[in-house]
Amino acid sequence: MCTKNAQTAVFYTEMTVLSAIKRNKQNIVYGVVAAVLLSALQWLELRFVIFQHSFEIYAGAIALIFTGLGIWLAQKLIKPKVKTVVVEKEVVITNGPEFVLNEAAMEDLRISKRELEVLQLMADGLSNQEIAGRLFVSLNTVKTHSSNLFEKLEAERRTQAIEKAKRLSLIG
Amino acid sequence: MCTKNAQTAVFYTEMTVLSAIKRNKQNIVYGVVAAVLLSALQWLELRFVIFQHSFEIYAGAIALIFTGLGIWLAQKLIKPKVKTVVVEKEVVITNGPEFVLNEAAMEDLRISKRELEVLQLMADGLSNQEIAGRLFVSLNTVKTHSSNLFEKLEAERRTQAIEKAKRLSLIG
DNA sequence: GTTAAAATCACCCTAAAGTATGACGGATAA
DNA sequence: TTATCCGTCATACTTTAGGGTGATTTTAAC
Repeated sequence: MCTKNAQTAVFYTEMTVLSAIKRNKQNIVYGVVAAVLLSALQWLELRFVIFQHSFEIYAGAIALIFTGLGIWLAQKLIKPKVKTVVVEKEVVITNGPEFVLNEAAMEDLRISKRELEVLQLMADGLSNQEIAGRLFVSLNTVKTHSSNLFEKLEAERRTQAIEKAKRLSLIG
Repeated sequence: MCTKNAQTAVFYTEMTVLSAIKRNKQNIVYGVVAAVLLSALQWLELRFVIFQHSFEIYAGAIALIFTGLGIWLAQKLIKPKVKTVVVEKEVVITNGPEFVLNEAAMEDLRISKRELEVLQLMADGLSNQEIAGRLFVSLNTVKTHSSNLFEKLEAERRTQAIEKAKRLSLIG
């Protein structure tokens, strides 16, 4: 008697939920799972046993199960929230104090105009070959200039020359 | 009598749920909502009335309510999917006298601490061999670090890497 | 405890940088 | 005009830098 009514009530419950989500195919899965769970309860006569002990335990169990079901349902049905994170990629615009060439140091070290050009392009990260192309001269010429520069700046490497030149405000 | 037991059962139900999600602050809200709902049922003596009519209706109502609760809970708990949108933004970096490391760019380019050390020594004009000596590692290690740096900074030469790094305030 | 990233090192090879030396024409200043 | 510097280029050689690959170890996060 009660068993039959329980099935009816659960059916209505399912209908309510189904009508709310009927456009989603997950409702089939949901119904099956709910039916299986409650049928299992009945088949094991757990409901009857539990009822004799405590109606509230049964209610709590239902609450638990359906809370879990709801969570599971929601995860399946709800379109995932998309949190848009805007990552600002910095395109740096140098805004430092404007550069003034240290002509005193230039004359002091006897660095010529052409050498200074090479030095600046070096500091810009160009290779000797690229510098040669930029200045319309041969690679060997650039090498000569750079060698002279290293000697005048007392440097062994272009990086060292750049570092010293920046200190001396020969380049910006 | 039954009222008292009902409270106890619901309390245990809450405890179960709380222990499962206790690290989430939503449990407080959840508990409050559940308590209010069931208290409301009792206050209205709906439970007693419904029970006389049909136990199954009560069960169905609980199922419905807790399904909804579960759905609501899930919505609150689901961590949103993170969608990263890279937006290029021109940022003027004031090249003041005192140097401040651009940690944002560092993490952006995934440059490690060790790589930064190598980068700084490069900019100081040291050769790979000298850097190796300074950091107490082998020449090959320095080469590996520098190669990784060039890739991360999209540079082909150390001078170019230094130039870009200075722009990004990775080095002073 | 497994995965992931960082740090370390090695070997091989090519490309680029740097050294040394010499040469030549055009300025230019003593 | 002669000595000097500048800019150009060359040849030969050595050293350093850089690319590619793979390996081991440590550390950190999950």
